[in-house]
Formats: sequence, structure tokens, C-alpha cells
Amino acid sequence: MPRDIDRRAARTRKALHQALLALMLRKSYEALSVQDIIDEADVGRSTFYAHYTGKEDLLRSGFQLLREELKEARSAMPATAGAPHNDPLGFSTAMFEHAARYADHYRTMIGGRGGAVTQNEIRLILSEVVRQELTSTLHGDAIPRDFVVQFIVGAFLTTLNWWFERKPGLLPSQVDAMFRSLVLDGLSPVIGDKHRSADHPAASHDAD
Amino acid sequence: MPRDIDRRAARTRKALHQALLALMLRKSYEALSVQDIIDEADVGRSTFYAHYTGKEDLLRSGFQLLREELKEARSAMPATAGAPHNDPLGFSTAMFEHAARYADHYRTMIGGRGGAVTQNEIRLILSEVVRQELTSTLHGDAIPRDFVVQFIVGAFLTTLNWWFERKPGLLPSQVDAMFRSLVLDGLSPVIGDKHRSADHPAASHDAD
DNA sequence: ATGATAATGGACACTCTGTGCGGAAAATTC
DNA sequence: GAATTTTCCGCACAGAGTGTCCATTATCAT
Repeated sequence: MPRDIDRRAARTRKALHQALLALMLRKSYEALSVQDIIDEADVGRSTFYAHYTGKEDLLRSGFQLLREELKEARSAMPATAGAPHNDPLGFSTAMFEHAARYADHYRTMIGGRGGAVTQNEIRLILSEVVRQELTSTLHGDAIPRDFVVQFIVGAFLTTLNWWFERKPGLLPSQVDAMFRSLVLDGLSPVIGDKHRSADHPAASHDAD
Repeated sequence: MPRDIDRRAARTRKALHQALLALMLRKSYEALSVQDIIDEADVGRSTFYAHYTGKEDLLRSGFQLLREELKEARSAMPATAGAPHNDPLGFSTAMFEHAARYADHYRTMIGGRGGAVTQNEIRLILSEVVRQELTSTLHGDAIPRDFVVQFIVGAFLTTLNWWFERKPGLLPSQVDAMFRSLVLDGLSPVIGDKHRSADHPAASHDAD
């Protein structure tokens, strides 16, 4: 019996994953059919169903791979950057840069026309990341932890989407700054907060 | 020529809209077929396509009706509640209560499994509302207005979703409080902000 | 009442789905 | 290198959905 997975099986799966990734640059995931995928991957119909139960299974499997790669990359990271875990948004800078690099893929997966499945999958992955960054940096019980996680992830995706759709020219660092500002300090510094001026005497916006 | 729309046409459209709404309580919009709709509405297949180009057209038309009803309701509102437009989240309280009342519909349209089309449509409507509340209460040009709008809408939907999925027992007012807290003041008050303690000397959380 | 307009059912060609084979091709094992 | 297992392929199939057409019937406006 083969101790490892059969090469052919591995090759077919890789071909299918690549086909899906390639096709998603042209069409939204939702608009994609199994037919398209096996056509692009040059794989027989029955072969496809021998490996996956449908296109959603294939997609999830792809995200699962990504998840594992991310986990490896994280565990291999030798505790960089002195500041330990004071910043619950530590992920954002790297993430925005990553998104800028793979803008095409992000667009098709996140954008308005992207589709629910992809968005949810990405949301899940991001939630894990944020949840880890958020460990024990939360005090008080007024706001549940998972709500905060969802809030951060949602804001991040919103930011990403707005960036790609409306201001693709901005630099990752600029977008990151806006994101952090909004998420960390909220709207108060930005709006005409006449009724709150007593609470925050001097909201000094020095160098940041 | 008929000055008004033919009664028959009006009736068919109403039947289709109601059928769609009713079906969306049982299945997600995505999983719905034209067949299901015309079956539920008791309308001939060709009739359906005589009115709409597909199920998405029907859905959009439904949201368009909703939009117009909202517009009427708003214009008929005689400038209630003294506080003019100091609060960019003025919509939230009423919205959360509305959502609680029609929780079933909201769930199917917003929830993770809800679907991209519905979510986008709701996002658009909310964006209009928020954009109006936000008129001229924004100073500085560090953060573009439409980005702020998207941020607010995203946070609102995130909150709604979290509420329905994880803590359906909470009261609208409680959820509203958490939402406003996060959006207005951000994370700083909630996290262990050791490096920011100098800036915000006494973040007094008094009665609100 | 009568001409215009809309709804109906059924038929049509089309695409996609998921499954089930026998035979061909490759891999693994000895 | 030969035997055997595993995978792949092509093809065919039934089922479901889509979007369009048409002749017929029902309903409307005047």
C-alpha cells in the first residue's frame, strides 16, 4: 500500500486548485461551474467527483491548505518585533501589504460581487488570526471578546474593499493608518463631537 | 392607454414579491430557483419572464420598493427628536429595534449563509441612510467621507450578525450600546492600552 | 361590446449536476 | 521487468433548472 498519497491524485488536486484560482480571476466564484473547472484543469468529470463533492468542497479544501501554510509560517516566525502583543491590530500592516501584492485575487474574493462563500472563508481565517492577537489584551466584560473579533475583522474587510473599489492608488501604509485610527479611536476624533467635548479634554493628535 | 398599471400586472408582481419574501424565510435566496418562486406564487413560467429577467431582477425590484417606502417615511417624518444631526449613528437605535422585530427576515438576508446579493442590497440602502446622517458632521480630510460611511455600515452589519448568531437573547438597547461604544470610541477603552495611557488621562465612562 | 393587453400551459433547446460503468493509463510493489 | 493495485478517463444517463416561443384563454379599459 502507498504510504504517501498517490502522485496522480496529488497532481489532479493541484491542477484543480490552480484551475479554480485561475478562473476566479476572470469570473466570480459563484458564476463558476464544475464544468469550467474541469475544463480548465483538463480533468475528467468523474475524476473531479472522485476527489471532491462539488465546487464548494474544492474551494474549502483550497482554503484549508492556505490555513495550514499560514499556521506553519506563524509557528516558524521567531517572535519578531520586540513589542510582544500590546497591539491587537498587529496583523494589519502585513495584511494590507499582502493584499496589495495579490490584489487581483483579493478583489474577486472580497469585492461586492465576490460571493458569500469566499468572504466567509476569509472571515474565518482572519478571525483566527485576530483572536490570537487579542488574547488577554482585553479587559472588562462589557463587550464580549468574539464580538470585538468580529468587529475588527469586519472593519478590516470593509477597509480592504473600500481601498480596492474607490482608492486603489493609496499606499498600504496610508490605508493601514486610516484603518487603525478608526478601529482604535473610533469616530469621535473625526466628527463634530460637540456633546462629548467635556469627556475628552484634549484629544491630542500628535505624531502617530 | 391605461393611465395606471394594469391590475393584472400589479397583482402578479405583488404575488411574486410576496412569494419571494415567504420563501426566503425557509431557504436562502441563493438556493431559491425561479421554479420555486413561480410555484409558490402560482404564476406561469412565461408570465414571470414577462415581468422580470430573472430572480435577481425580482429581488432588486423588491428592494427598490422598500427603498421608496423608506424615502416616503423619512420625508413624512416631521423633524422628530430635538437633537438635530449631531449624532452620526442616529439611525442605529431604531434600526436595531426594527431588526429585532423582523429578525427572521434579517437573518436570512444578512447571515453568513445569507448570500451576497441581499447583503449588498442592504448595504447600499444603509449606506444612503448613514450618508445623510453624516452630512457635514465630519471635519478634517484625513479620512474620506465614504470610507467612514462604509465603516459604520460594516460595523452595524457585523453587530447585527453577531447578535443574531451568538447572543439572540440580548435586548436591542444593549446591542445598540455596544455598537455605539465600539464605533464612537474604538478599541482603546476596551484593550489594555499601556502605550496610550498618557494620551487619554481619564476615560470616564459615565452615564450615556 | 370590442379591441388591447396579460396570463396560461406546454413544448423547446440548452446547460449544469451528480453517478455509474469498462477500459486505459499510470503508479507501486515485488 | 512483471504483476497488481489505484487512479484516471470518456461516455452515457437521468434529473433539474433556465430562458424563449406560441397559440389559446382570461381579463382589463373604455
